[in-house]
Amino acid sequence: MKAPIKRTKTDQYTFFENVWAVVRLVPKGRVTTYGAIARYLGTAGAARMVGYAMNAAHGQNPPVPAHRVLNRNGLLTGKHHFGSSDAMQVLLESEEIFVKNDAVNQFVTLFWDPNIELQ
DNA sequence: GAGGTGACTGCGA
DNA sequence: CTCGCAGCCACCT
Repeated sequence: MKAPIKRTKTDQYTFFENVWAVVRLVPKGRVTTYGAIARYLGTAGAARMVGYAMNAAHGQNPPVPAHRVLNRNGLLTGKHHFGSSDAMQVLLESEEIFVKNDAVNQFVTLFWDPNIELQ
């Protein structure tokens, strides 16, 4: 099923909320990337905005599993935005996603692309 | 209404 | 291989 796509803030949902909706669809134990989310929302070049949305994802209800969102190399680029610099890794490892040197093991295998999975 | 910002990405040097 | 640069676009001030 597709996430509720609304492009502008004149609609009910903002771009941020769409990002959060997609992130919540990421299955436990899987990860995705900023670029994949941006493409899925129809704004392929807006990967930075996805990260920007994550910045605003704190304190959202329901919670946004932002730790499942990595950059295209599977690196935990946003970990410093969590409470502590290792909070993100701890969350991932609690889902059996193991991290080494800020990179997710078997990233390619665990990668969950909404463009493919939500077709 | 204009300008600044960014948890990114791809390409060229 | 590593490093830098420019494009990207919704949000906020």
